[in-house]
Amino acid sequence: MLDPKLARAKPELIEAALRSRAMEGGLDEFIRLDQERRALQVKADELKNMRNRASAQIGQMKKEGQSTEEIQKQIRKVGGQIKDLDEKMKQLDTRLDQILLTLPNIPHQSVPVGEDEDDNEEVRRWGESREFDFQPQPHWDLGPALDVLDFERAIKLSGARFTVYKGLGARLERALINFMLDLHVNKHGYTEILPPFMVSGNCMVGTGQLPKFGEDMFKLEDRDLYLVPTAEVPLTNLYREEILTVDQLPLYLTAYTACFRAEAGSHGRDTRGIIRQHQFNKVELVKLTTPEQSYEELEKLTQDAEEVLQLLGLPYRVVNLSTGDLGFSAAKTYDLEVWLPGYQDYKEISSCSNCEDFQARRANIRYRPDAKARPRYVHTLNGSGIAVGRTVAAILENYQEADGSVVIPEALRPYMGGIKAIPGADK
RNA sequence: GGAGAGAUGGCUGAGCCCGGUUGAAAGCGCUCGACUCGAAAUCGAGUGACCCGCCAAAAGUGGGUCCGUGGGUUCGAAUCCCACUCUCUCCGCCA
Repeated sequence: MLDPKLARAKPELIEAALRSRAMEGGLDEFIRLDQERRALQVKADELKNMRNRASAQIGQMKKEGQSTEEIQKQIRKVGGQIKDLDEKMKQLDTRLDQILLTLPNIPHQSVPVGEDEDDNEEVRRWGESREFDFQPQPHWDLGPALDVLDFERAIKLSGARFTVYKGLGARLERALINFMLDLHVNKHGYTEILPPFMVSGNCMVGTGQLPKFGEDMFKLEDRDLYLVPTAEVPLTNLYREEILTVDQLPLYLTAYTACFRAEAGSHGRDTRGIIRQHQFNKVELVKLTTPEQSYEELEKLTQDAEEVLQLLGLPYRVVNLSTGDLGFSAAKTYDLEVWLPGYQDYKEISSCSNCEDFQARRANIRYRPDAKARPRYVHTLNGSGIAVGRTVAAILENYQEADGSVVIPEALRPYMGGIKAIPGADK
């Protein structure tokens, strides 16, 4: 949520930001209604003050045994006026909230201005894409051939965009989760959390999924519960409605969760393989920081995610998303894109964002700079550390051999019971 | 699913029957000060959030709102009435 005071004071600044995100203005209404509301409040507050004083007086008079009929009759009328004003204000508040909750975050200055992903800016590359002396297979061919992914039977269970992992495939997925969590906990200092996979609508508003993107999520019937689309939601909302002390910051949190996405509007994209699923596994990184350190922390968080790919020996590049490609809640986002030989392209495998105070304002997460100071909003950051399913795809494709087998990256072997490779079908 | 109890400030917890300086006792915590070589203990003072107005602004100051949420009664509600949500205990069921 944007700062209403900023919207009031510098609407042109926000208008410009919205335009850069291909969102046409719409702040005029906000300014107008906001002004109207404040005028009403001034009036209502005056009347309430009048009533409060009269009530105190009545209390006093009754104590002294005086008659209060006269004054009560007068003040009764004021009560009616107050009620009308409060009613009008409430209507305006509803509309103002609605406007504010549907406006995206303002991009940071360092974000390239652009229309879409074509305007994203490559920041750096790591690793060499491997030269194959045979035709590398895409993972949707490799997986079934190795008998580690079963797409056809998954359809029987749940329909399209679901996968069954089998044998060493299931083991690989589980190994990756443990490998990533251990890295972030032991080396990077994150606290491991295992949160609920379903959360309330309030949480979804807090991190920005609602009210705008309800279509993208799975909701339980007759209940105010949603399947988490990412662990960012429960992790960030852990401290909802709290005032933290400054020595609690920065908070580093990591969690494995399954992630559930309806993928509304993505028909026909990545229909093959495990790249785009209704359910996938992810290890997520979340930080709560002071505004002063948040951008430094974004760099570190991104590196924490990168290290997963480095240790697994998977080539990738880091991309600074342009204003047109930025997510709703983010002020700045680095995408990590892994090289997929089957695709002959880089594919997003992690997305690391600084949301600044956008989510903190929605979720009301604050901290006290010191014991006497007023509370301020924290900055929230999140990043995939990293998407597990896509990592499996990347390993299968990057580590495939001519004989159809797939080598297990060195760093992962302790998590695979020492297994060095997934044997090919002919073995 | 059945029966009961509850939701109050950073925390614990009074107030609710009998509506009136109760933003809310008390304790803890926290901040500042005294004591001390220093610390602990002790003593003293202070200690909420949010909104709006004035002020260029921080400070300050004036007003308003807030005792789970939303309504109602009343001149006036933490306190009375209604609805909802959540939590806890016991029983049942269950990985």
